[in-house]
Amino acid sequence: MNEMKPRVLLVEDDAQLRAMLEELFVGEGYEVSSASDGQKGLHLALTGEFDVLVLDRGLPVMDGLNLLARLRREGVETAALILSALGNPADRVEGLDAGAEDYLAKPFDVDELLARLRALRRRHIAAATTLRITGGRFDLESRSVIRPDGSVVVLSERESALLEELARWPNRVFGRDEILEYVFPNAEEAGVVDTYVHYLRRKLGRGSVRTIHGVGYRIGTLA
Amino acid sequence: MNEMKPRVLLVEDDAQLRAMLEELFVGEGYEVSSASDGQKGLHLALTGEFDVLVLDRGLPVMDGLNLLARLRREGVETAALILSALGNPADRVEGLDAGAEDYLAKPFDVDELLARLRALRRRHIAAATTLRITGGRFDLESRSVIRPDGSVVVLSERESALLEELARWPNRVFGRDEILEYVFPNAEEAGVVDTYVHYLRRKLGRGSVRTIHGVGYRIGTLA
DNA sequence: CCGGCGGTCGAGGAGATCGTGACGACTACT
DNA sequence: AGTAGTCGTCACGATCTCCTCGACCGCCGG
Repeated sequence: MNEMKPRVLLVEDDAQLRAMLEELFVGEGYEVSSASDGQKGLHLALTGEFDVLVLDRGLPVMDGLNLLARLRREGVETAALILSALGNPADRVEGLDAGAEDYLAKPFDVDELLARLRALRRRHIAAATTLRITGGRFDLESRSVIRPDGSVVVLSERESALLEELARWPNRVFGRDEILEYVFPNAEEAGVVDTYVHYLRRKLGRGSVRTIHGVGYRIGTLA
Repeated sequence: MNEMKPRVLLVEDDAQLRAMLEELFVGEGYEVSSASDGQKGLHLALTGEFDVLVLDRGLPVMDGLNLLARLRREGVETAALILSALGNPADRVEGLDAGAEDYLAKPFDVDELLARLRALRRRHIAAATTLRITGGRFDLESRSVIRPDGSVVVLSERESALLEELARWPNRVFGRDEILEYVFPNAEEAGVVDTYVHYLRRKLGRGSVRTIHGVGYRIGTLA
């Protein structure tokens, strides 16, 4: 059996709780790395590859929210769950705003924690029906982009397919061949890709799709 | 174009639906194998090589979840999508826990199914190569440097090649001849190196590349 | 203070790549 | 059929990249 174990990074300052969670995760088949403060956690998160992060909110040196915000700014997109003694709605929003995918208040039920971790590991894989893109949301069902100001742009089928392709992996660069294969399976010339990028830009603004000269196209998540 | 068609394994007991999906997949350019029950599906999945699996949840002999769990235990890591009449959250979690990458409730939109299959296939190919440099990350694939503040700088092909050369061995000093040989094989004058160092400094900041007078250039790891 | 040797920087041209509008074919709905 | 919307091809102009060249600048030893 050479299957890869899911890797979790645990950052928790309470030694007792940390040991308990490590044991719990290992028992569930995770490969666990752990750190006792934000600084060490940051270093581990930047140097290693993890499937999911479990961060305590209150940490020495650098708290969990700060740590997560730093990671997100560095482009780390690993799903993260925040553990916190603070559980009211405002605190939750703060956590999610910092870039967390889930937020669990202490004391928590270990089974619930494990269930949420499983869900997290899958969530970014399961296809969403609405994607976040630069300057709005993209609703696949209605093939329309809703801008912050409320205006709506409806895309044609191919336009939508192209945007979906790009939006499912923000910041990833797609080569023309790659796009051609998935979005324009019936096209003969790669020129279609340029044309449809042009259509998207006309409808969504010049900055919506960025060109990487000699490589391909990509879209970002940030404005 | 002699490219290999993507192969999909379809396990569905409803003959009518199976025929419809087969036709749909073939129309999208997939090579389709199909089975009508879990037993046959398991055999096919174990003996063949597929890019993606589409499994009905309710199957005769061995249901889709069971089938998938068996496959995962056998070390088969092919991306799988579960089709099911059951669509509530608990059912979804069950499906994802069984090792599915995605879960779609019947009745489903065929375009959505196709889109999710494309997304699944791609996820399998992902590989981000990124180097850590002074003041940011350098993503080889997109040839772009992401700074801590979130700003992105896109490099040209040669700029990227030069930065990669320097970044692969941080703190090592590279002579012009050395750089010329590896980065500018077509150049005739050594002056190109200086020019491109200049380009890099203009895009990444004056401190990004340091000069060792009379010897060459280097970059560091720390800010 | 002053040559001289790198090193820095900008200009520019050839060639590659990309943007864009126009056009014909196809489809769907009337 | 008729119309509108969409799809895919194409060609030319705009832009970017790569590399050369030459002028300027700054760090050195006299």
